[in-house]
Amino acid sequence: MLEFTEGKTDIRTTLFVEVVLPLAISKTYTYRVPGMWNAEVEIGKRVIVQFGKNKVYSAVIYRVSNQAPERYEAKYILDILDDRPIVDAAQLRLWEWISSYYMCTLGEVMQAALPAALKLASETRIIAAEADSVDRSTLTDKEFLILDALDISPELKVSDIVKLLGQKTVFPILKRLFDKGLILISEEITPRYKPKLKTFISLHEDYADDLGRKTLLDMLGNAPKQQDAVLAYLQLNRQLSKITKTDILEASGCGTASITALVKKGVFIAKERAVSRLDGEDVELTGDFTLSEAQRKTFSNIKEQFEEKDVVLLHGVTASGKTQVYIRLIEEAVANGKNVLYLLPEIALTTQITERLRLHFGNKLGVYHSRFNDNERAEVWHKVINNEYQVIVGARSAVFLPFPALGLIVVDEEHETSYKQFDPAPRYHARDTAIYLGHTHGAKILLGSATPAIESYYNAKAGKYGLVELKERFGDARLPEIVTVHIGEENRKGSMFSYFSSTLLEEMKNAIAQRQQVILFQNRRGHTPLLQCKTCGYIAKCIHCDVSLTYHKSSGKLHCHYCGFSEDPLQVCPACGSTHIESKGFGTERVEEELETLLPDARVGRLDLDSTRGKHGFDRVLSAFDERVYDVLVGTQMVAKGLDFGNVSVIGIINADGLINYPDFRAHERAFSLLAQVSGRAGRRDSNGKVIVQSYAPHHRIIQQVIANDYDDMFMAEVAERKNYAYPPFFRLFRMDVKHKEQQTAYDASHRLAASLREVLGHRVVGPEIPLVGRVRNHYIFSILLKVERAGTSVGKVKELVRSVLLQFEAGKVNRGVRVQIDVDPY
DNA sequence: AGCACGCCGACT
DNA sequence: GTCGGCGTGCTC
Repeated sequence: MLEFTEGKTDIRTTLFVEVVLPLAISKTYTYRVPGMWNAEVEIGKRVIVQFGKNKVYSAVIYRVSNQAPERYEAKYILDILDDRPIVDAAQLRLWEWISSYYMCTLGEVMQAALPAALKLASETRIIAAEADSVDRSTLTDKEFLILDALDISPELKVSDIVKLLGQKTVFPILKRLFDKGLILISEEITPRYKPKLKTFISLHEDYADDLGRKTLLDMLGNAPKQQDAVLAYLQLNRQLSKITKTDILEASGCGTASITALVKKGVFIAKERAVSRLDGEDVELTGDFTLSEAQRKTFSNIKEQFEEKDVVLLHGVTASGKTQVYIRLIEEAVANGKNVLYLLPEIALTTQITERLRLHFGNKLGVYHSRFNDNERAEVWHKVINNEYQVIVGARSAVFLPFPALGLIVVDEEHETSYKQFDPAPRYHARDTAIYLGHTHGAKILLGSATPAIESYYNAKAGKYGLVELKERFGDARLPEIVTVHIGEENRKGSMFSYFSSTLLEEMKNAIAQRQQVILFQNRRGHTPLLQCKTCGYIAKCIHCDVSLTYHKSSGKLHCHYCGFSEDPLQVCPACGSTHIESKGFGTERVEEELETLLPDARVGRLDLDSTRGKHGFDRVLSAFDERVYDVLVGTQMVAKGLDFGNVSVIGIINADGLINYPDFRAHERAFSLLAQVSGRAGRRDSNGKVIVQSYAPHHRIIQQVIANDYDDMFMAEVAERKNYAYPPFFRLFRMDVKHKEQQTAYDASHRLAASLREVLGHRVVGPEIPLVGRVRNHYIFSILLKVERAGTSVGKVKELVRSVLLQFEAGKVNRGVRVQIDVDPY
């Protein structure tokens, strides 16, 4: 940071600031500081600058100097937005690291790092806040004018306000309005994530005494089901202080309708309350718990390892109670006055972990998630700076928060691939970024997983990370029994009913008969993923992408899962006019449909991207399943993500082959972890469940390793393969996608690029190849893969070479219009 | 990423 | 003769 010597704060010296603009530009830009602000410019504060002819952005000060640029006349900064820096030096170092490691611009990192409310740009939309009776007389004319305009039209762009006020610098005014809570910075309006609600039932006080009860039961004489429900309630009331709707349904055997009717009659009083979905959710939650012997040992092991290593990997089987160990570690860090970052991969888990942590850390706990609305995120940001939150639970982007003093980072489910950002740059991995972040703070990093990433486990085995194993399940939870079914043989025997083997069907029937639940896993959404003409072989494909269209029964249309294109299903083959259209493959919708005929009495729910769209879709489906509205839940990998249902006794993997045979070097690892996770959903409480894995190759190594619950064996096999075929952790991968509208142009350009790369990197360059999906949104893609050995090479040098080749490539006239996208450590 | 400047086709 | 297509180059 710049030292403010006498000379520099002097109004007579001219200061210049280098700023980061929130754009994909690789340079920083220098602006001149008006003398009166010399004392106020500081690294990490936001300034308003004009960039180009008539664009204004909020940029972040990256450097301060008194050296005027030589080649051009610098423009003046228009304003300073902050009294205090909103990013500190450590964060800027993190930005630099990401930009250099993942080969993207600082501006792209800034885009990902700052919540939208902190990076006002001309396109940002402003909406009026629901302010309760504002005294508008305290406002300036211009503020008044803006609010007035917002009364008329609900949403204004910043550029509209520029026009409205007839002046370019409107950000300071907007910031004042924002600070006063009168306006909101709108992004997509995303709903708040709702906690799980459970319905609690109590009896109306009129019927509380013996007489009341008798009257009530007489009154319900012609409604035997309702009578049963009341009797069940009375029975339960003797043992439990709080009774849920589910309890009554279970004890009485009657349906939801009876209870609804009783509520309508005023007999029952229903109240919804938020409860935790973790562990035994009917148990009243308390902040206190004691660690089991195994957990205590794990806790002290981790601390021991932290003495020597900055990063420790906790390999703990599903349901071993890792969260409790984390909580103890977090408590300790907080007691030492440090901040803690708890990273989670998915929204699905956030609420549950948050509920759990909130019991312990109360209002010291902040939640940071991209599904949260942006004003909340900006608020969290400020509270972190002010150290009002000591513990932050968050997804990927939480690594960018301005922690004053991080002491511990927990990366839960560290193997999850959703930690890697793909779509817009920066294509960063939150786990790896967290490790760097931890180092800059001198913090400890704990990676936790039941099925660690091969890379992480390798690092632990190699002594780079500490390693702690927790192999005992918490409480008396037992591992489920896993059986395989050979689809091919069942077919020969004629005991396959659509996608279901008789084994799976029988188990499902038994479970449902015993009022237990079933989860079916099919990692494909939609109804039919491929429609092919039987006569000529024509396949229905997206007009923009090189992907077959999936038929969705819910919409009655064919959909492209890559670009969102949809059209009406074909009745007649457009190539040959034949009407013999064949369905190939099946998704969750189809499984659901087949169940209607095979098990007509079963109530079936579906959990996938399509059924969970909209406000609380995800929660709605889960709560319904939890409350036994469904007997069977059919889902994609969403059903695997750490959700605990106490009543699931059978899990069916409809087809394990697709998972295993996926053409990717991580496919086996991913299949193992998914299958292990799905299996972990069964038998977590009293009974040990059953998992039925259907496959054409049940003797496949991965399936056998899942059955044996042998992670180490899977690890050894994978490591051997990765070493053989030059993959991580032995080699670093860089994926370069060359894109163009014309296939030939993309092809030619990619070959030229590969040739230039080969000149400097030789055999490390693989390809170009047509990727799995060779065309997306009308752009043809050719992929070049760089495999760079870790031993004996400098990544910095390689990136340097790649950068210079790329620069040369982009300068070439023949390559005009060709886009190259780099993904470092692709997933 | 925007946006202006600049060189080739269908309109008043 | 112009209006406008989007190719390319710059923005402190």
